Formats: sequence, structure tokens, C-alpha cells
Amino acid sequence: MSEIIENTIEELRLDKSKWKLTKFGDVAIQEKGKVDRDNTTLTRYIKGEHMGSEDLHIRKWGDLTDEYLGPAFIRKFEKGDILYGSRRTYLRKVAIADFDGITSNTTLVIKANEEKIDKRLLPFVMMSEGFTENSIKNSKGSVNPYINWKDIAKYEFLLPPKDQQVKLAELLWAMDDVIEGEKEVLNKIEHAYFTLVDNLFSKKKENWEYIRLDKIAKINARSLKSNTNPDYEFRYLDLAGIIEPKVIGELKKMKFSDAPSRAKRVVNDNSIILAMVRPYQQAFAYIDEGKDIIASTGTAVINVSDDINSKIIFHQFFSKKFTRYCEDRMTGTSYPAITPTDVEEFKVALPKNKDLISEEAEKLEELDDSTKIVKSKISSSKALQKSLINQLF
DNA sequence: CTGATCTGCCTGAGCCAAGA
DNA sequence: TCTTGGCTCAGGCAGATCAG
Repeated sequence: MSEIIENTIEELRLDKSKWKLTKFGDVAIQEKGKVDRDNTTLTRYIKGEHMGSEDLHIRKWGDLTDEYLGPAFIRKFEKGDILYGSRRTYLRKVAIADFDGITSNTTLVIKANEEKIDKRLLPFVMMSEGFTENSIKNSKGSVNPYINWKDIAKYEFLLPPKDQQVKLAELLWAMDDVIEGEKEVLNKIEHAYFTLVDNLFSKKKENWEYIRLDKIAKINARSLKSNTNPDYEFRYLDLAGIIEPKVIGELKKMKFSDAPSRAKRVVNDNSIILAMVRPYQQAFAYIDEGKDIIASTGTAVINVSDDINSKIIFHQFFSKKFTRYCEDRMTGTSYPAITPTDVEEFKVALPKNKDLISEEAEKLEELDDSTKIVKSKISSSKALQKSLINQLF
């Protein structure tokens, strides 16, 4: 696919001289239609939170009968309209409605002026860096920056001639199709993964044994002592370091003398790290190479004994059984957390047949790897689409 | 002294109200 | 009615404090 795009960009570059500097207000129309909520057949509404950043698709909505809805929700939108979140425009909330409904006064409802622009192309103009930059730069208000229509309408960009608009819109939507397809694949794989995890670990099974974790693993075995060399330099793994389940971000390098007091737990190779705070968020990660990583005391560092494939332990923490276990035990209202003791006492499931351990662990790893691959495909497809958008507008 | 828990600060985001 | 701006709530974090 990337080849097609390269070629298209090449082709367009030659022609860009024919593109016309155009004001956004000339190709887009702000819809201000209102809804009488007591007297309407419309049932769905869209709040800011229903729109995702950099996601053209509406995936969530509310139902009028659901719950109380603030009086600001009076704006009518129709299928095909573009919704634009006018508050905090750096969030890049641009979405296309695929049904008629109601939204609030702070969500702009926009229609394409189809005499000037192909309606399928307009949303991508709004996704561009230039458009977003304009919105951010012209936003008013300190607590809640927002953009006014007149400042959006002033925004100028290069508009291709109609025949090219059609081609570009087709290309961009084809890329969108690819991304949506990949997302669907991801959903399926993740579903398969969690189904397997729960089948293996959440149900009692014959020929499996249930063993306290501390019988087969060391938990928080090593801590940095206060007499540690102040110049000792390490990478610090705190809760912010686990950006999503199983994913470690860039870790800050620091010296012991500058480190926060909670930088204590020594991480080894093949360590399982569990964030004990808000365990339902599953900020759990597997560290292959743990040399010179120090974790915060908000985590449990688990090292499974060598004769057991530690991956089969790691994946159990993503089971419903473990989530429920945590929910039963965690304490604190604003800062719910489990303790190292809870981790020690958790009973892990292991097949009595040792061969089965590696076999199941491998299946889990395979699904996990596929997830990673599809995720990276999605992010590179998105990056490609984004870079095309920014080369165009 | 070490680890667990509390408290308060900061930020993000939605909602609402006053002013033009 | 539109524009502008602040209030409020919740999440997240980290230093302070507490308890064994």
C-alpha cells in the first residue's frame, strides 16, 4: 500500500501548483439547527467524551432516555455532518456522524460546501497539523481553551481541483479502511487471548494445582539499602513508566542521590512487575533485561523460580480471577491498592504436567506477539495516513 | 528503618453562568 | 444569542506522615 501512496504523492506534487489557497469558511458551513428536546424523534446524543482524539469514527453515544442531559444539548446534527470539539482543540476531536442526533453548543456541527469541496475530503483537512495549529493558536480562555467559528473560518489552506479531490478522498478513505480492518483483527486476537487466559486460569480445573505465589517465586526480594553509593545510576520504573498493560515507556535515568525515596526495588532479568495501586488498570509488565532498573515501592517485583516458565505466571495476572482477587482485597478510596502480602498469597494455577506448562505458555505468548504485531501495524498505518494528510494540507 | 497509607497539588475535561 | 471564562469533579502522582 505504501507504494501506491508514494506514487500518488509524487503525482500530486507536480500538480500542486494548480491548488488554490482557500479559506476554510468557503468550503465548510456551520450548522446551527436546534432541537426542541421535548418534541423530537431524535434519540441519540453525542458528548465530547464520545469522540476520540484523531478518530473520525463515532463509536459511542448516549441515549436521550438514558439519563439527565444538560440544557446545553440543543444542537442538531445529521448523518454525514462533521462534529468538531471546540474546547481543547489540541485533542483533535473530529468525527463524522453516522446517524442524526443532538450535541452540545460546544461541539461545532459542520457541513461541506459541496460546490467547492468533496464532502469526503473535508474531515481530513480538519485532521491536518495546520488546521489544528490554527485552532490552538487562536483559542481563547485559560482554564478551558476554546475556538470560535470565525477564527476557524479564517484558516487558509491549499485546495486541490475537484478531480484530484475525488482521488485523494478515495485514497484517504481506503487507508482508513485498512486501519479499521486491522483494528478488527486486533479485537479478535485480544478476545482470543483473554478467552484463553480465563479458560486456563479463572476456572478450577482437574490435573492442575493451585499454589501460593510465594511458594514458587520471590517477591520484592532485593531492595536498595540506604548506604547505596549515591552515584549509582539506574533507570527508574515508577507507575508512569508502565504506559499501558505490558508496555514500558522510556525510563528516566537517575542517580541514587537524586532518586525519590520510593525508588527501592531491584529488578532482575525475567522479572514480572505489578503496579499494586489501582490493580484493575493492569499496569503489569514483563522485563526481560532488568539490569540497573529500580522500581518504585508501589510495585511488586516477582521472580519466578527457574524451573517454571515464568510467562505462564505473568499471563495469569490478566485473568478475571486475579482482577476479582484484587478488587476483594484492595483498600483505600482514592488510592485503592493491594499489598505485597496479597501478591504473595495469590494462588497461581499450574498444570501438574510440566510439559503442559510450556505448551500453554507458548500459546499465550503467540497471541501476545500477534497483538503486538497488529498494534504496530495499526500505528504505522495511522502514521502513514497522518503524514499523507500533512503533506497535502 | 522500611514499607504502607494519607493528603494535597496539578491537570484534564465537562458543565454552567455572566457579560456583550 | 453568542462569547467568554470559571467552577467542579475525578484521576493521577509524590511528598509527608504513620505504623510495625
